Amino acid sequence: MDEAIRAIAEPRRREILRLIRDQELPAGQIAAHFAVTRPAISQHLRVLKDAGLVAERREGTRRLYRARPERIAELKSFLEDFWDDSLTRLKQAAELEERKGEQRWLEARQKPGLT
Amino acid sequence: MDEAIRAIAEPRRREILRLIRDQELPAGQIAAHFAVTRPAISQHLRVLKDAGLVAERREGTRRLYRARPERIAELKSFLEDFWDDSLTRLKQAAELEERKGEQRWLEARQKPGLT
DNA sequence: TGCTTACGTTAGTATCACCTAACAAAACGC
DNA sequence: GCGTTTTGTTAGGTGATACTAACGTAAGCA
Repeated sequence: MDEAIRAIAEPRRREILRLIRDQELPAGQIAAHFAVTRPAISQHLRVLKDAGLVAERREGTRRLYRARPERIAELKSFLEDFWDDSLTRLKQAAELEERKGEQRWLEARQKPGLT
Repeated sequence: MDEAIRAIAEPRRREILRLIRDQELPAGQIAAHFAVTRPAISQHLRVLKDAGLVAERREGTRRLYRARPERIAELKSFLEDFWDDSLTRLKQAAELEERKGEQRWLEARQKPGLT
């Protein structure tokens, strides 16, 4: 899962993903859309494949790539859980923090063996 | 926006974000939760701050950090648009690809000046 | 003023990511 | 089989990133 997040952090890989999201394309065609060499695209495709975000289908000498929506949905859920959890907890903790406030770090400061 | 995605790609930064999502914490307290030095955390906090994902509040000698839910919501929307658009287009293009299929890359191959 | 605390910043290093150039492998047509 | 096409892989370079160690800075207190 961590691999998937790092994969989409790269802008070029997001473009590749967008390019093959609605159509299968061979590696050469994908590379033709960018100003980089084919080996570079090949590496990006490998990263995306290892992350499970794209599927590879061999046909003759060429290999066709397409995005994997189900795996993308998993990543989406993961991030949504992260955000949603964050937002609900933030709302819940809003007044709690009002009351506790400075108490928290003061308590922490009194622990001697932290630094 | 790109900065925000790269920011959450780092596991340590996601942990920091999770740590200060429901409570304000001073830098030292944040650093105490990890096995790295304070300067390292300081750099991570700067990355998160530059990405707009956390807010800094100075109070005396210490600086309190907290996550910024509205900015996080923006990032969430951005990613959701990316995914949703991807999924709907995938569904729409499913049979279209059945018909077109190989035609696409064959057409492309006939263009001479691509490589 | 002098000391301490909390924190950031700089200098320097090691590792990783992205890229190009050159080589190797698998499938098709002759 | 031989050559071409399409692609992956390896080797190597360059820049970014994550870290530690040392130094500098601002606020509070005696």
